[in-house]
Amino acid sequence: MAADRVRVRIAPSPTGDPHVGTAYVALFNYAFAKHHGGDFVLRIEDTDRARSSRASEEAILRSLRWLGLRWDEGPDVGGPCGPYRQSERAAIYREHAELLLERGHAYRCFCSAERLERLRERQRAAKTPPGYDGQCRELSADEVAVQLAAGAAHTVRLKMPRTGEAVFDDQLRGTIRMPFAHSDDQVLLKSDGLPTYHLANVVDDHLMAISHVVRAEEWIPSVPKHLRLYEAFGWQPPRMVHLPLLRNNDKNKSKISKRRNPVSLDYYREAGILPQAMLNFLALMGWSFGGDQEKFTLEQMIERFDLAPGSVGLGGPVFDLEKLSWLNGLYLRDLSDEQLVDQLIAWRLNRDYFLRLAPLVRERIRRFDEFVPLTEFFFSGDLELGAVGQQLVPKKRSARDTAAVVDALTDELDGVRDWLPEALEPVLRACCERLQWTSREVFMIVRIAVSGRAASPPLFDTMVAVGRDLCRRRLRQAALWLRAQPHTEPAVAAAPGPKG
RNA sequence: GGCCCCAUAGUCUAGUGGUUAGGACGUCGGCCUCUCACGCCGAUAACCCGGGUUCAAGUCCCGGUGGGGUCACCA
Repeated sequence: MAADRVRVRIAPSPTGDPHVGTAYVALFNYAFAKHHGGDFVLRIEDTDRARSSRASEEAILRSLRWLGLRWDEGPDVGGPCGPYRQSERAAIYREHAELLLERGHAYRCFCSAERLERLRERQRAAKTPPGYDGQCRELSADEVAVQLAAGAAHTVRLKMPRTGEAVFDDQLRGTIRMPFAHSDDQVLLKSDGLPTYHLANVVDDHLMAISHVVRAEEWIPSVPKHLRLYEAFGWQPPRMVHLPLLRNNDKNKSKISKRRNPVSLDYYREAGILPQAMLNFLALMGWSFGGDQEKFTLEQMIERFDLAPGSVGLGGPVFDLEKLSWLNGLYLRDLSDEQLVDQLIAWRLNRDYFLRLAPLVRERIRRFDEFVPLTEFFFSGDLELGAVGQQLVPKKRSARDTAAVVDALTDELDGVRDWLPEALEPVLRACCERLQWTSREVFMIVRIAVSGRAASPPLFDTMVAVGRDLCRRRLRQAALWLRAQPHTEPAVAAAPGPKG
């Protein structure tokens, strides 16, 4: 592999839904690589055993393919630097940790999780900066040998310098310097033998000959640790490029999050956003094509995109659904009638989908002309919660409490991957139990949020047919709606009295 | 709180010392039209504040302020 070849990577962690932020970073990596005739590598960072899942990994791959971003190397297509799934590279990381240990750049830490928790508590109470106190940093060889002989669980920590500063040039931001002392002795190898992000990332980027690390700015604070690692290994660090973070459409423009904004790519696909429109829109986040042109293809973007200093705006761009929809409309209008109809059929207007609705409506319709009104909400996006919205709040409950319950339900539902009636029901019933709200209350809330009506086909079947992503979107919207209501006490809410 | 990043209209952005500060979404108005939408035309609205440097600062420097990120055996 030529030393100056541009090689970039996207390294998603398969711990949830395919995230729009992943697509954003992937797009910029991809466009950069292709502009320079380089390689785009997909690496799965699944070293968190508890949270990673194969289902999530598959969903991420599916979404990236949907967008049309093709990787040259990855877990599914292989490549010269494999394996591309970190869980399959455990031995590599262990060897490298061993190397650091030998060279005295790392040490074994026998502190228990409990001790670390107590330490953090103390630091919080004393208002001193949090971080590992280095208790095991100076253990003698004998002490370590004793612990090891006893088979004590341990981690491997990086020995950070106590003085000096990390200095690096971010390709977009210029020189950034941070005191080493601010970084504590990061765990590199967990007690389960798998690496943390920091070790795996540095080792893989080096072994995979990554030339430019292009990732989100939330990673800037961990650069000193990474630089220290490159130095300890005696490796040349790659060029660093930190992209701005996508933001919510709220007052403070916080980092984009599922509570405030749909973040799953599945949601956008289900909503009928075309992949080209999504890519085009993401490209507009921090970057501009030139001239006054806003609509362009991926190929056109590649031609011009280079990540030169100043070429990407660094203010965190707000992800604006309204503008995305406008742009998508432009793409839809490029379709012929035939193509548009084909797309609609592929979406929901097809036999398979109607077949799922049939059992839900057969007892409820008397004439064909009642079908569309009855099933309208299966084909809609956000619902207008007008008068029915009032019924979201159960008797003797407040809108505010109801909103909190909706949030709790939605957080819980985020974790449900198998979106089936038999999976949904126990989860929601468990929520009732935990929240101490009756199933009657909770089910009605969910029914109204999901269908926009107080009367619907059976709730769980309805939720399944509406779909995982749209259900969760509507629940989030319902919570927002509830919070927008004037604050009233439960007793007052029930009475029609004059407005205060 | 420490450290770091950032800062042009409500939102996405152009702008690289001299511009009536340009475009887009949104909003409002008009045209088109049986209605709506599309399309077209127009309007609304911005350089966070204070110091410097300079003949000249949105643009360069410093300091505030504001926002964000981060401080895990998660990534």
